Amino acid sequence: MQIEIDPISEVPLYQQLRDRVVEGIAAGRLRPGDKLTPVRQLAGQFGINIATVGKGYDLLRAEGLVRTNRTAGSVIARGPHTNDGSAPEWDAAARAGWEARLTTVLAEAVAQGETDGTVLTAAGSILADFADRRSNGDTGAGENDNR
Amino acid sequence: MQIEIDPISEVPLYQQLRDRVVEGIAAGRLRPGDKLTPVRQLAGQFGINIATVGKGYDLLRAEGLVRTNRTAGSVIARGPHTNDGSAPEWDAAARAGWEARLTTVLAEAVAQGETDGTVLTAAGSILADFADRRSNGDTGAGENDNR
Amino acid sequence: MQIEIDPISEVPLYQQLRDRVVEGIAAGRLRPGDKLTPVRQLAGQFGINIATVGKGYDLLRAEGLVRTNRTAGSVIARGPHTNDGSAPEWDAAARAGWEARLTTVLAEAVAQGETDGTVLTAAGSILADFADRRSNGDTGAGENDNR
Amino acid sequence: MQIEIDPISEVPLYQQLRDRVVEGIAAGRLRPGDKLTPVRQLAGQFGINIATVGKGYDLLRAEGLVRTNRTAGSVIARGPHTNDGSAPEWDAAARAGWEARLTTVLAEAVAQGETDGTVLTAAGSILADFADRRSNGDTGAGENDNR
DNA sequence: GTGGTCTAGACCACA
DNA sequence: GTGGTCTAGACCACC
Repeated sequence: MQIEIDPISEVPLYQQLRDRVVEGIAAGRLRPGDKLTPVRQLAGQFGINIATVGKGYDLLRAEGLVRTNRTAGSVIARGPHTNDGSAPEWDAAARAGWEARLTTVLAEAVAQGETDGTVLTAAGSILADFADRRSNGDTGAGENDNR
Repeated sequence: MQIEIDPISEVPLYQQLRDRVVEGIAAGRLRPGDKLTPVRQLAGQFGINIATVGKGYDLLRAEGLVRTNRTAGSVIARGPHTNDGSAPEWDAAARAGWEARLTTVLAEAVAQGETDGTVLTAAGSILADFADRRSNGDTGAGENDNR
Repeated sequence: MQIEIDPISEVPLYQQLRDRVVEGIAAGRLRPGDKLTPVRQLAGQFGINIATVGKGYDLLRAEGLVRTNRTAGSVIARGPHTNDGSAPEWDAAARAGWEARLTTVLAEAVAQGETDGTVLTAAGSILADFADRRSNGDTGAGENDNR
Repeated sequence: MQIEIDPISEVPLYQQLRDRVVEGIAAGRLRPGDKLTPVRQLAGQFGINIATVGKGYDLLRAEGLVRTNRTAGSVIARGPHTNDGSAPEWDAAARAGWEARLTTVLAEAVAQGETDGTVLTAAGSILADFADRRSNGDTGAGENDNR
């Protein structure tokens, strides 16, 4: 999965896991239908507890990004806009929470003296980076680099 | 100060307080030199402990946004870019952390199916809103609330 | 940890704690990756409150010298220059504050009539002492004191 | 006196006052026998309380740097080494306290990754700066700039 | 078992 | 009157 986790970070492990998966989806490395690494395997890979991985997957499930099927395991349920006419599916409450979070993050930079232009450019280039990787079919994995 | 705090939220009270102040600075409701509400008063206002408020102010101080003096209380020390040629003063590490946080937030929306345009527009309008309120000299509502 | 704290001193307990840890890092007694004594244990050891120890650790965290994780505890994150090409990471503002503090300390000795040579020698021998202890792999005294 | 005081700094006003005088002595702007500005005048000049100024002078007196004479006011009692064979007069305890303070300051820089050379150079240039100003007879004041 | 959060309440330093 | 310091003690999150 190409995921990196920092065991010392103050960010909880399960949260880091969730964040990396979300970013993976945005960058197209994980596409709708893709199967997530089974909890046991992932836990072993990172040397963390199964419950911790499970909690990360729980978060993703609660956000509707992942669907768990008893037989097929966990699969990605949503993904970047695909021009197929589909509209975003998250509910208003989730959207509002997201906007509040975005507001806080943007405010931090503005309060520190960054210009609106600089901030907007930063956001734009992050989005462009996601888009690039999506269109390049970047699978992230590839060369047996899963260690 | 017109700040609202949600005692139920899982976000720590002192963190919420810090977030609201940061947003206040970005929106120009709190300008460099302005005095923050005294810890005791704010604690009474929210029905929370003085130490909790103090910890929120601690954070702001660590970020360089606020300066505190036993007698004069806490005052805003930094603010939005003012076209005076001053450059942002936060250091590279803080900047990098901010960008990582922004990346995660943007990824959430993209993963949920929002288009890049929609996301960028959302960011743009938040920034524009800050700018508007700054230029309108928006004091937050009411004028006598600094006592 | 072999740390001593003076409960009578007008220097805040948490500040003393922070100072001793910083000195420990400089002298190589605490190396990047080393685990700090858990807050509760240290509090018991000194007969002070957990929150006080926590505040000391907060300071170190804010300076980037320590990283904290709920499960792993607090670990040293930075250390003396290691000739590995790494540059100091503290920001300009922190550096400037440090230099102002150094200026005041040096001025005290000069004003008291110490010669420049004497003062510089004092500084040099302190630094040499740090270096010696680092290269000697001085663990602080005893080997089993990390429990 | 050319002294600048920051009313918002977390450093107590009386401490700032004391620090600036100590630095003034080190830089030769204030020489043994020079008269310090009377407390009332200085208090008025800075818009601070007389007692605060008094407390700053108390500190200097306790350090033996200033002697107060009921008729002549406060005068500088000590100064930089003058090659007259006089030895530093501060007692061992004060000297030890100073060295402990210096140790902490130096440790901060080393812990942050500065090399011994860089730190020693910083100290050297500060001392050289003091010496320069002393030999240049820099009085600091001069052009009616006492406002 | 680790650290984080929060409370209630006391005392002190600064000005 | 302002904020800083410290205590005692409780509860929670993470793993």
